[in-house]
Amino acid sequence: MEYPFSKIEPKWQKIWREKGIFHPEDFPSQPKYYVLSMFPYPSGILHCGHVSNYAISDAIARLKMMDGYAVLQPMGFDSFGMPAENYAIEHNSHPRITTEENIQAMHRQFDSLGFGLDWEREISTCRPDYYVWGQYLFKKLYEKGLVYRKKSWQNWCANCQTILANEQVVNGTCWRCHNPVTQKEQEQWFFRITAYAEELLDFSKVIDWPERVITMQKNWIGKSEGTLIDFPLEDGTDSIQVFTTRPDTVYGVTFMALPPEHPLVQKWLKEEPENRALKEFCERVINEDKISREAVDTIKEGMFSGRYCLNPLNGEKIQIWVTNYVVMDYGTGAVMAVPAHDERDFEFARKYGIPIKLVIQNPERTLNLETMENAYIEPGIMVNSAPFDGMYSEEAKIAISKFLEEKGYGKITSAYRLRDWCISRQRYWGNPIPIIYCPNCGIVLVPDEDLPVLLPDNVQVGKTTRNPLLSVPEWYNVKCPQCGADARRETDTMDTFVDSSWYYARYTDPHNDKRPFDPDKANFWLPVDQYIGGIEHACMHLLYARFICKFMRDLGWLKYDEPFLRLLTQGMVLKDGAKMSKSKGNVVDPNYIIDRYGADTLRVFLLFASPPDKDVEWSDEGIMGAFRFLNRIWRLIDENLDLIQKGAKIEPDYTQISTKMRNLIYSMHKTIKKWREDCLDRMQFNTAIAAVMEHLNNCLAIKEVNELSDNEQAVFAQACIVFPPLIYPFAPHIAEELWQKLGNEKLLHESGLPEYSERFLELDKITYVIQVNGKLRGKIEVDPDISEEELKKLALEVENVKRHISNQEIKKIIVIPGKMVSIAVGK
RNA sequence: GCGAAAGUGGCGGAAUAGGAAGACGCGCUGGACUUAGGAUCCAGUAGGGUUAACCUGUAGGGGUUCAAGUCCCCUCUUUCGCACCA
Repeated sequence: MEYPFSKIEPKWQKIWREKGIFHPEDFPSQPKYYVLSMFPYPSGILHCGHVSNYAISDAIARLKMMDGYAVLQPMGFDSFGMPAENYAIEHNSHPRITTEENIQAMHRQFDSLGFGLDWEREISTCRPDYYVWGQYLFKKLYEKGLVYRKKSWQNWCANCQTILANEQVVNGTCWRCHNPVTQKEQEQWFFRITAYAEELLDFSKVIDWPERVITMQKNWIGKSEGTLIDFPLEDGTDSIQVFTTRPDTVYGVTFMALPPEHPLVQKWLKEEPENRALKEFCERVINEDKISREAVDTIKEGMFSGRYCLNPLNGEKIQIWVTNYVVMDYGTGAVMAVPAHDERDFEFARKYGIPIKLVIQNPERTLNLETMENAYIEPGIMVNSAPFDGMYSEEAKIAISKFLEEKGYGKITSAYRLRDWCISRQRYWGNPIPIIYCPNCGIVLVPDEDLPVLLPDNVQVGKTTRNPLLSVPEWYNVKCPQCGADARRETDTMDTFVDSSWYYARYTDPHNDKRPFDPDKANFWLPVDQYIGGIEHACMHLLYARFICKFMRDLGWLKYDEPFLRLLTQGMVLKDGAKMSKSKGNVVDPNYIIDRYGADTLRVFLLFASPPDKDVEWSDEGIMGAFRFLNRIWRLIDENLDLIQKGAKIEPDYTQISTKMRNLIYSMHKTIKKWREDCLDRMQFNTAIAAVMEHLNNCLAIKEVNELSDNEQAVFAQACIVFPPLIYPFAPHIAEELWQKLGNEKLLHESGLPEYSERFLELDKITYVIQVNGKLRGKIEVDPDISEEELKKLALEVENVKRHISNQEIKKIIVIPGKMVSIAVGK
């Protein structure tokens, strides 16, 4: 007989909803706890990965509720974005309609899974009441000088017809469709995230983030310390500024390497149009796509510009080359090339016969320019560097930098790999950028009273290269808010990562129509105590959200430096070792599992199969195992209901019970202790569930329950009634049902965490393991408060121990209290 | 190439502070019940072994220690991240 999951699951979902237990009031008297899962894109279907994510957060939320916290666990939809647009095209519909339909469908699925979500606070990023505040935020950023417009080459996915941020390019392909990425030049809007680069490197304000994510973000920001140095042009008209991390090698510079995009190169091309060869070279390199140009194995090419600059330290004449291996948007976009001490410069100099000058000598093995096959990039002793000769290069780094600073030729500084965040998207289904272009006034912000800039409905959505909003002149043709002249709206929309960079704050005050949120409410609920989501957002969403949080702090809206105190990156759900995906045809539909075995079974399986931060391998047998487990609990309580209810009313006399029953009560307290450690301290639900299973086995091992004495039945009852609270975080429906059957009127979230008592964890006898030279040779059962001397004596008397000691000398006896006696012997 | 993490039975995994390796679940083997079933219950389940003593076992090799899955060094494999960043 299967337990009636299909009856009880909807029943409890309804009761929870009617009682509103997942909708905390603002400013409650209890301490707050904010649990947040990354909100989903409304595809219309929750997949197993979502279920796994939300099963983890719901377990945490319910645990915290049992522990007396006012828990906020909101949910919403990240509903702007290209997939909605494509979905609508495929289904010959409008994104607004399909998105709302999908949200409704997902609501039903969320409901059938029984997650404790506060739907009163639901947000959807494509609704004007949400995106209006994204536009407002854009304006605030603009006013603070953190938004700018720049013409630049952008990663372009021809399949998705969209610009991609660097973070969205994966191995030269689009992160979503994996088509090759090409280059396209566009005027784009940028958020100046680099203004916060230094602070984003500081993780001291988060409590518990995976080291892996912190490392990824630090690498992504990629700070290097170095020096800016000015090399004046020979003709004195200008100078080239370089950034270098190796100021110790300045005397070894033999050429200057510039990319074709460098402003000086562009200027020279205009000045001497007769230099056809250089012009052609530059055009060819610029038009090459960024990915293959920046790949490490691309062959280095270059051309001498015919011009020279001067080394500020010794006045040496230096050739200026235009090359394909220097990138414009890092450092100053110019490199002082030191072939003797840089692998790339060495390769280039050898290819073009440029001189190589040794300025750092290897202290171990003298370097010889004629026979060198690689650059020497290690530190060493300074040579050919006039006043710095003989110094260690690491010291010379500082000395030369200081010298350059004093002379006004340089400046000690840092460079970051992090680029500013391009937020422009030439797509329809996104938040309109609140900008108007006026022929008289130039760039004009849409006034606050005209917000939101509503996204029009009547667009031609289709796979064109044009931005669909360009098909709506009645929308983009407007009067300038300043001078009234005919003007034009910005037709680009914002990257959807803008929407998700502040949503955690909106949940704290989701219906506010005066401002993004009330700072008092946000400061009460924030920061998010526990955030849960996929590792794939390590360098995108999580970095952007930290940036915007710091910005909102600087505006005075928030008083926190970090949005997410603890981060859990949950593993993926795999099938046959691969991520579930439609294209692989290995998708398991959660609805099918819910219909056949119930939501509790699915949740228990996903939580039991592996720790929350590791991948879960799907297993049909594993589902059966979880289902059996819940059925066994059901039977234990249901079949002994009268006995347990009767027994629960008696205070047992623990001195009058058999060893078997004493062991059962020990099992119960030990289980609660382990469960509390696993759930509350470690968040390792797989082992917590294993502990509950173990206790269940111990309870089911008591046969002929009806023949026990009244006193022992009371003990048995105690051991059984802990199951509902123990499984509540993982399988809340069956837990509530059994709890009610046992005669409890309160719901489980208000019944407190199960408690244990150390008194029952004390045993009459302890087993000591005896090792001889590290090998297990015997066991003894002794009184817990036995003296060490007595214990050693008993250990040495064990027959098997004696045999292994034989005639050898006892060198040492180590006693680990409560565990073992280790005897070291030898000749 | 650089950086990080991981490698434990047939499988998922456990061992939390260096102290009995393999908890718990799945699968499998045998049995009970039986209207033969994807139900339930009982027993067994790392490998070897004369079946009990013992030996061997946490990717491989070395080391520290009374004691190593755990700490140190080297090698291999896998996964992930970055990749001409000056």
